[in-house]
Amino acid sequence: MVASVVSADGVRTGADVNLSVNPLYARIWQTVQTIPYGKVACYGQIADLAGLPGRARMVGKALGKVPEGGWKGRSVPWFRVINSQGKISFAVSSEYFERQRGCLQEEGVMVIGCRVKLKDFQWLPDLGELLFGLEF
DNA sequence: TAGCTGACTCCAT
DNA sequence: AATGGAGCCAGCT
Repeated sequence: MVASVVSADGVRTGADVNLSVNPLYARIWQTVQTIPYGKVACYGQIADLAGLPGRARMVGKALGKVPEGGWKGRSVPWFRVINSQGKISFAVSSEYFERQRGCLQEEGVMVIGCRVKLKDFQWLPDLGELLFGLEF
């Protein structure tokens, strides 16, 4: 079995030609990459910015399939995405929960229990920032 | 094809 | 702040 391989520019090659990367997932990953260090965004927000309003759940799905080596040569900071209530969406004390909390705190994002103070840490991009970061 | 499921949201308690 | 229900939507079986 060949692992899913996608070149840096997203072109499928060789044996994986029939295994495709969902293009919508790719857009979601790309959008997540524009969240700045030390900030967080919620699933619905990412869906909107990716041009997929109403598909917050799809963002969760996409984050669960982030390529290990990152996307287009850059890592995908999945841990900067939390739910609209400002909480980490994993069960408290689960392995993923701890990993996400650790990554956030490492960036200076304060996490109390499972909650982040959106008021202080939510990313509120301006138009210029979006045009600069997104290519679609 | 038909359900089922979920890293979601919104709204009412 | 916590909890529960309904709505939602696409991927998976």
